[in-house]
Amino acid sequence: MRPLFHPPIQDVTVEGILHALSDPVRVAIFSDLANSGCAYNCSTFLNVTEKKIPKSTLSHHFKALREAGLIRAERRGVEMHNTSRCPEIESRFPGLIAAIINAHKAQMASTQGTGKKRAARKGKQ
Amino acid sequence: MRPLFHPPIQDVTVEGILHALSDPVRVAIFSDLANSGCAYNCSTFLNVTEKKIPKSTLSHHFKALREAGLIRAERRGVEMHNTSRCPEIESRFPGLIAAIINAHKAQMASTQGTGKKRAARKGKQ
DNA sequence: ACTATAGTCCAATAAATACGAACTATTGAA
DNA sequence: TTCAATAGTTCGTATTTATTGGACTATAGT
Repeated sequence: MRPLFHPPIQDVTVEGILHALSDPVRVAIFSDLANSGCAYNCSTFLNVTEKKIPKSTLSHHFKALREAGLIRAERRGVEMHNTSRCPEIESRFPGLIAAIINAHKAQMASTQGTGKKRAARKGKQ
Repeated sequence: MRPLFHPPIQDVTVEGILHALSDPVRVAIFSDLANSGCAYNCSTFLNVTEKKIPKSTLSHHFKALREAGLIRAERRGVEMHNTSRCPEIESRFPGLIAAIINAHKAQMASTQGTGKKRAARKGKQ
């Protein structure tokens, strides 16, 4: 069991962060994680969105967040312990994460209850 | 010649913006545009990065920025007149664009002159 | 009308993503 | 220690998205 790869903070890129958070599922997961500040296991997020997300897809999303440098993941027995790397990122890119999460919240607020299936990124998902 | 499609500001999504700006060429273009505040034609950016970008690829990138709601494009004779939609976006997602551009600048500063070919998004590009 | 210029569209190829099924690691019980 | 259950990962395939050369369209100036 090789330990999971985490990019050192100086290798984390804006492009990588934006790409990782350009997926509705991932931004929802990360938002939750960063917000609560604490750790979660993957399965917590089987229902972050309206529809159930397959296990393998979730695993892929967590890997994407980890490789972008957004979260830190380590085994805790049989499950994973995921924490956001916000403090490190904040020192490298001040205000970036806060602005994204804030925008995400604003968007959630503006669409809630409208029943509108907002087209995120060309209607995918 | 149908006029180009521009999404109304309320249809612009965070995911769409992040995705559009998760490409190094596009974030460079948009950064320039937003920074100078004024308009440019596409060909100005044939060399935004170290390598020459094919015309058709540039066209695709401008279309991506436009469809994400980041820029407004209109014909001016034989060329295009591109302007950033920063003010509108600012009112919908306060601080988002500024944070991204700021982070992008910080990253540029941290890599300049190192000759390091920073791996943006899994080494692509 | 002809030519040059700026950009778009098309189609082939390459790369990334989604997800079911099979697999691995860890825990707790028998 | 062997078995079953749980949490995630990996693999293979189908689908989607991105890249880019080359043909095409619109406009301006001769």
